[in-house]
Amino acid sequence: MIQNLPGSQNEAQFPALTPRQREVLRVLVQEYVASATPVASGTLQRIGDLGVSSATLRNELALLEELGYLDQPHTSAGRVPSVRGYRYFVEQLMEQRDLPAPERRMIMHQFHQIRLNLDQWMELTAAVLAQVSQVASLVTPPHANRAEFKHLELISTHETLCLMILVLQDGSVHQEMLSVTPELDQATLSAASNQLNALLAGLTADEMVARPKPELTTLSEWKRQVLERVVDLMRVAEQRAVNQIYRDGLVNIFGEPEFQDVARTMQVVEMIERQQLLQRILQGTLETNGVQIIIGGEGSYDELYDVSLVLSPYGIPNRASGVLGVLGPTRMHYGRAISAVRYVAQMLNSLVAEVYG
Amino acid sequence: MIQNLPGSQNEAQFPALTPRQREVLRVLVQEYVASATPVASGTLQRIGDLGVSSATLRNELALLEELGYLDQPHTSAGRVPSVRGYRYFVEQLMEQRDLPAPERRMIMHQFHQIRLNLDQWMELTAAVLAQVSQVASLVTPPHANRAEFKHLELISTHETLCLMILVLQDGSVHQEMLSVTPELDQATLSAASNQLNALLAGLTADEMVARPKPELTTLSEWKRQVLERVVDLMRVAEQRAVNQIYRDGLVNIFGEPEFQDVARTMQVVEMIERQQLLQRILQGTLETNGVQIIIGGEGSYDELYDVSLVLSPYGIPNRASGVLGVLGPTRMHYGRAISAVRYVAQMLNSLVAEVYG
DNA sequence: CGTTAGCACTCGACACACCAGAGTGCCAGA
DNA sequence: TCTGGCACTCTGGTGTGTCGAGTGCTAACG
Repeated sequence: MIQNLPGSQNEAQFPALTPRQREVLRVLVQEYVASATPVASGTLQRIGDLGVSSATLRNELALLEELGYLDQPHTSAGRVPSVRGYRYFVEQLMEQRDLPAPERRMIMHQFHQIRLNLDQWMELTAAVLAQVSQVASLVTPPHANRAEFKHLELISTHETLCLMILVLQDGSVHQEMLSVTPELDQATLSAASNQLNALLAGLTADEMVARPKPELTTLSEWKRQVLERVVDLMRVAEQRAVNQIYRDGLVNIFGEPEFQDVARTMQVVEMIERQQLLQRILQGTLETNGVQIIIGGEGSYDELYDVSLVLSPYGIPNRASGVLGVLGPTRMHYGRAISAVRYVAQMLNSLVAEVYG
Repeated sequence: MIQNLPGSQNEAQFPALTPRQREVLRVLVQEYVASATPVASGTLQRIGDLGVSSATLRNELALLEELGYLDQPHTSAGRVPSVRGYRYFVEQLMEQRDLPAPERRMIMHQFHQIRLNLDQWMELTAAVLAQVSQVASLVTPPHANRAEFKHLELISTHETLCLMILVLQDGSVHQEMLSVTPELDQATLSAASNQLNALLAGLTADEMVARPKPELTTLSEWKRQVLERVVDLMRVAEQRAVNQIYRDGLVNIFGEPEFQDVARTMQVVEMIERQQLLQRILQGTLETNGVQIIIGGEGSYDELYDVSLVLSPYGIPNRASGVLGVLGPTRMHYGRAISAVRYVAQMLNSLVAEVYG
């Protein structure tokens, strides 16, 4: 289903192809990606520089189709790559290039111009990825899969309400209003947060509950409530590795010919709005390393039959890691997408390393 | 361009229509909204209960077209409302109903079930609006147009980096990393934030800069840097009344027949992604009161020729106010949209009043 | 004078046929 | 093993005819 790049270990799953067959497949995929129309034997002969006639190519094409690498929309049309064909292309035929230097410079430049603000990082990342890959982009903020307490702040706002701000070890900030009775002034609240900060420093939610320090068991009623909310928030933070997803460049893919059909467009919009599927996929990527490619759902995800994903985790595993990637039509420029994703992931790796040490 | 509701003061702009003409227009708009196909004189006679023949209706339709209330897609088709027709309908013909009680209860219930968490409020609001109005929804968080300092927190994260959390009077939380040299420990940072909290309480950015308290002028170098960032962040917060926009229900409108044409769909996606136009419009709504309706761009906004907006501000003007509303095709169920927007705005009004006093 | 029946006219939607062209599969021969 | 040739297939575009929905106009009517 999900394959690693490059040099996949399981080449065995593909029957051996002759060099010429490989070349035919390579040229065909490239041409189809560029032209978006089924590739005919004649076209292939013209552009492919294969030194054989179109008749020979027809034989090869028929064979490749039989092996499942190609599909034929109808009898008298050219061939298009099947999911399996794309897979083979991506794993064995594609030349992996780095992003061109000017683009690298441009990205670097943009990242060094902005403030150290997570929100802006994420937006910039999504924007850059969308621009360079020319498809739609997805980015999730860094996240630690063990939520450790760092800092709590209680700020009186109005009557019995106060704003609770919770900062975790991974730098994530969580906020929530809560109502404390009786009405307490800021000094009392500050004293309480100082007290809790001292008691909770570095703890996980489980530790707070399972073996609470003696001081925690003798807290006053309202402080106990605060503690309970802290535990809740931390649990939520732990569970949902991927909650927010930053996006950009949806227009890029809706311009492509395969999305002329509105039904497909809607499918993508719905998937992106509902998020659940996307969250599951991104969560999966978090636990791998290197660039991952999911082509046309590849059996596991019917909902994204028409689209492919190129994803990569970034950051420091378990401490502060997120996922970034792009989403485009199956007929997508994988080379460009992979280079872009890989480079931007590296970029964020070093940024995260700088910030989280 | 943008008109208030209800009982607009400028009825003069519409030439007088006979009661029957008004009724014809009313029925026609309703029918077109429901059926999405041009309405013929025969259909009108059948459903309209107007007591006249289709021939008479044809005469009336011709007249209404001449007056600019209707358009005719082609010679032998029925009539569709023009922008002007919708405007008249919305201002003078539509019966304004409250949301049905079950829906009101459902909304109320949902709002009382969630935590006091701004993010969740906004998401819920968007979801509810989309569900009830059956079109796409837009919501912006509450915002004060005078940013007053409330609380600052500096949290050491790693080496020379620290996380600055700034809370403003309107409850908004802003965060940013900053690098302070030399490396400072948490105690020093806490002392500094206490000091600044005392000095800056209740001030605006302008006040901090224009007539700084004497203590502010003698701050150490790194504290001065912190102060500078505070001022910056507050300026940004003041200027950008609408930065984040919560959305939901895009699929609702892409299902409509007018969006079978992908070009239109793309236009909407692009507008929503680029945000600038949307921000300008929502910002405008912030300065009005009551529900506002923008139909088919109405001259001012070419980009949204095919869509209408129903918007309302909510909250406490200048103190904590935002905008919510829906976006749908011009052929939209305005009655439902307006009821939904008005009710949800009321809902948020009371929530905001509860929290901000 | 407003209303209506009748009727001719217009135009889009749909079905159908037709053709050109692109592309294939297969076979026989090099 | 490759290739030229050829028959076959299928799509897409275009032209034609027909149907029906809907209009505008006119003349008649209460």
